[in-house]
Amino acid sequence: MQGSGIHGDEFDRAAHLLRTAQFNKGDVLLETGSVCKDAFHVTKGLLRVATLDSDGNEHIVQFAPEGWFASDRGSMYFNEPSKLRIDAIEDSAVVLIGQDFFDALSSASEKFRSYNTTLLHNHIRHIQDRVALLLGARADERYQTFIRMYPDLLLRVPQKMIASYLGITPESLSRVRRELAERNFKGRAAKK
Amino acid sequence: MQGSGIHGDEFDRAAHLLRTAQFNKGDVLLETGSVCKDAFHVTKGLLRVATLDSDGNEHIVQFAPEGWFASDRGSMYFNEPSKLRIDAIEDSAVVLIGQDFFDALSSASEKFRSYNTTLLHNHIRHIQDRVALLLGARADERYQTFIRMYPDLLLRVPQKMIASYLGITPESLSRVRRELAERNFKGRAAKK
DNA sequence: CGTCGAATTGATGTCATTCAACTACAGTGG
DNA sequence: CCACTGTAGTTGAATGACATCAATTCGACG
Repeated sequence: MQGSGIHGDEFDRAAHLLRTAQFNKGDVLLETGSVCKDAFHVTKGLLRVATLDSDGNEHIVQFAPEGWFASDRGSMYFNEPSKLRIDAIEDSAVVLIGQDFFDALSSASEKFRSYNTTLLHNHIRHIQDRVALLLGARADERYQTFIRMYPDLLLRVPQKMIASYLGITPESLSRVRRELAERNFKGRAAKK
Repeated sequence: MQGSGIHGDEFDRAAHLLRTAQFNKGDVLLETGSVCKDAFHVTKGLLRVATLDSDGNEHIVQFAPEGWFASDRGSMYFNEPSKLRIDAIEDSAVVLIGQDFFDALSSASEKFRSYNTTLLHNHIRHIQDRVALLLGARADERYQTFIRMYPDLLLRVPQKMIASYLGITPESLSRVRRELAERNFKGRAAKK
C-alpha cells in the first residue's frame, strides 16, 4: 500500500528499530510459507507481491513502486505463514519495518496509530476495489482500469506481469491491446 | 467481518453511542453512492454486501451472518461515497456502530484499539484470500472453497446469490453442482 | 552477431455465459 | 381449496471470452 511518510519526535525514538536494505532484481524478500517479519517500504525500485494457485501458476496481487508498502500484514500481525511471495522486479532500496516497530510507535504515538489505521483502511479500500473489478469486469475493462490507476507502471512492468495482475494470460493481454489500439485508430479517423 | 465481541468498562461508557435496529428481508441498510455512517454488527439474521458493475450487474462481495460485521469501512473512515450496497437477506437484528463510537472507544481504550486493529487485519486477510481465489481458481474450485468456508451459509443463501458471490452465473453454478454430485456418486460407487 | 526471453499472431480447445424452455415450489387472492 | 403468479433452479443448444499450443518476430544484452 501507499504511505505518505512517517515523521516526528516519537518516530525518531523508534527509528533504531528500522533497517534499510538493498535488493537486486529477482531477490526474494518474503518466501511463501514463511512468516512475514517486516513490512517493506520502497524508497527506490519496484517490488512484486504474488500468490501461487493450486496449479502452481503465479498471480500477482500487488505492485509496490516508490512510496508504497509491500507486506503480508495478516501474516505479520497474526504471526502465521504467508501465502504470498514478495520479490524485487527492479533493483530496490527498501526500509524494513518489523512488528516491533509498529507496536513501539503505536503505544507511544497517537499520531502514528492514526497513520497506521489510515494505512490499513487504504489497504482495505484498495483490495475491495480489486475484488469488485475481478468480479465484474472483462479483460479489456480490467486493463483500461489498470492504465488509469497505474500509468507509471505501464512503462516499467513487463506485459506478462501486468497480465498476471489482471488475471489473464500474456497472449490475451496482447490481443486486448491490439483491439484497443485499433479502436482508437478508427475512432480518431472517424472524427476527422 | 467476524468479531468476537466487545466488553469492559470503557465499552459501557461509550455504549450510549450504539443503536440497535430491526430490518426486514429486503431492506436496504446502505445505498450505493451514499456515505457509510455505521458499521452493522449482526446479532440475528443475514446481511449482504454487494457492488454494481458497469453493466448494472450485481456482485456480492460478502455475506454477514450472526456475529459478523457488514460495512464499508473505507467509506466510513474517509467519509466518501460508498460503491457498496448493503441489504438484508433475512429479517435481521443489527447493532449500528458509528465512526464516533470507534473514535470514542479508540481514544479511551487500548484494548478496543487492539480489538479494532485485529478486526482490520482480519478483514484484510479475508479479502486477500478472496482475490487469490478469484485470480486463480475455476468455478468448481471456488464453489468447493465456499462450501468449506461457509457450510452454514449453503443452507441459508439462495444459490443465485452464492453464484454472484463466486463470480459466476446461477446456471453455471447449477452445472457445477451437478458435476460434483456425479463425481461423488461415482467415487462412492467405485469404493464399494 | 547470436542468444534468450518478451511479445505477437494464428489455430484450436475449454470453460463459462447467454438465451430459452421447462419444472418445482411458495405466496396471493379469488 | 384451487388457480394464478412470480421466483428459483435445472437443462439444452448456441455463442462468446479467454486459454492453450505452436510458430514467428522483436528487442535487449552479452
